[in-house]
Amino acid sequence: MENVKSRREQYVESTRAALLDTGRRHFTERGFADVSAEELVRAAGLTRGALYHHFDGKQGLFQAVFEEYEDQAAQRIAAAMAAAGGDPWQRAIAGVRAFLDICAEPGYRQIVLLQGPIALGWPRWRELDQRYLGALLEDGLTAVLGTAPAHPLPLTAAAVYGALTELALTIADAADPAQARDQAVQLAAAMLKGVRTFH
Amino acid sequence: MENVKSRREQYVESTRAALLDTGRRHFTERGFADVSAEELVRAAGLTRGALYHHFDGKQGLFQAVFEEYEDQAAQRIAAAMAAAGGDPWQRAIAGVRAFLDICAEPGYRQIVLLQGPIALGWPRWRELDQRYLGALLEDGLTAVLGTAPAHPLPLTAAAVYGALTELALTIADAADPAQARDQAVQLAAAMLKGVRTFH
DNA sequence: GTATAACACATACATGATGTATGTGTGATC
DNA sequence: GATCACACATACATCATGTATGTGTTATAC
Repeated sequence: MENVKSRREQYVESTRAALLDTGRRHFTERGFADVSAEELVRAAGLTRGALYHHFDGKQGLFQAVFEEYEDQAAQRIAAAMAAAGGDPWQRAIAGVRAFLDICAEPGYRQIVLLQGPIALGWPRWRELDQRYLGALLEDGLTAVLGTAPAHPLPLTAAAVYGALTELALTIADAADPAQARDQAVQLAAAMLKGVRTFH
Repeated sequence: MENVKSRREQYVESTRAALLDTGRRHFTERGFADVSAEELVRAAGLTRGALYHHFDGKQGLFQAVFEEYEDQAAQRIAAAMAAAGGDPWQRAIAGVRAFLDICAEPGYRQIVLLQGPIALGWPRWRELDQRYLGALLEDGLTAVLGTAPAHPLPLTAAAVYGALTELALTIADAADPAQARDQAVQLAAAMLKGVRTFH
């Protein structure tokens, strides 16, 4: 396989990486709205020309950073579920735990949960989030609730997702986040059992 | 009681109302970011001077509109719960139903749920939302779950709130919103029963 | 009744962010 | 070695916001 890159390709890759890196840092630390495209590219040693060339502006760069996080999150959650063994319930719990842990990390929390809807607008945020995590969630739910659930799957997925993200945000503000995380896992499990049990 | 207003007070009230009205309409129809302060005040027959004088800018006006909706919502939910009688469970169901109905209305949906976090920033949005609806939710939950719940109340409140808002947004996109609303109420009830039942 | 003070709102200007159109130099291709 | 293409820089036009200041009308004091 030809893995050698021309000098030019190396340059391109380097500036792309520089933009992504400084974008990630600045957006995380100060938020999408409070960092101007100009100071961002200056921190990267570039100009806005490069930014528009590669990402079509500040929002495009943000979306690229956003998708990096979402992609990683999806992979990590899938890995955690796979590592939990064959029992669907264990897998679901593992997935919830992994998701809550990821949400507690400053990068994901800031970029995806807090800044995401603001920077991308709510519809696009929802579309992307659904693309990266939606399948994971629905698969886990069907595994736990069966193929003929008492409540419609799309509604259940929405409710569970909303509960989990709000839990994640609350946990981050808790006095003892680790303990709160465990309590949240228990709570989520109780909710899921309720959905499975009651009609 | 002296209810007579001086001519000047009438003028002030009228311009305030004009700003609130056109703000509500424009923000609802086109979103906070896509309407400039200038065209907003022109539509109201005023200038940005008036806007800054009364609301300290576009964001201040938005917040005022936002709080109108939240205040009304809180009152309507409280009324629906009161009308449901003395049984805590019935009251909770009535509250959920009222909340989902309100979320389905274009004004509340657009201003509070969709534009709110974007326009106000997430922390302030959460603070205000908590102020108007938080007490209502926690009261209903304690009534249903008892004073010694199996799961921490703040976490439960967060999870339920997240589930309900996501449900509300999903319902609005459903093919048959009325049916989806009823299904969502059932789903929320099942979740609450799960929280009450399982540990 | 007139002078004066206060306030509601308008006007004017300074600043900064964004999008676009165009220029330019360097590396690739023949 | 000439030319082409592309990655990126530069320059400019536009627009939104915040602020500082002006002005007219209303209320108040005498």
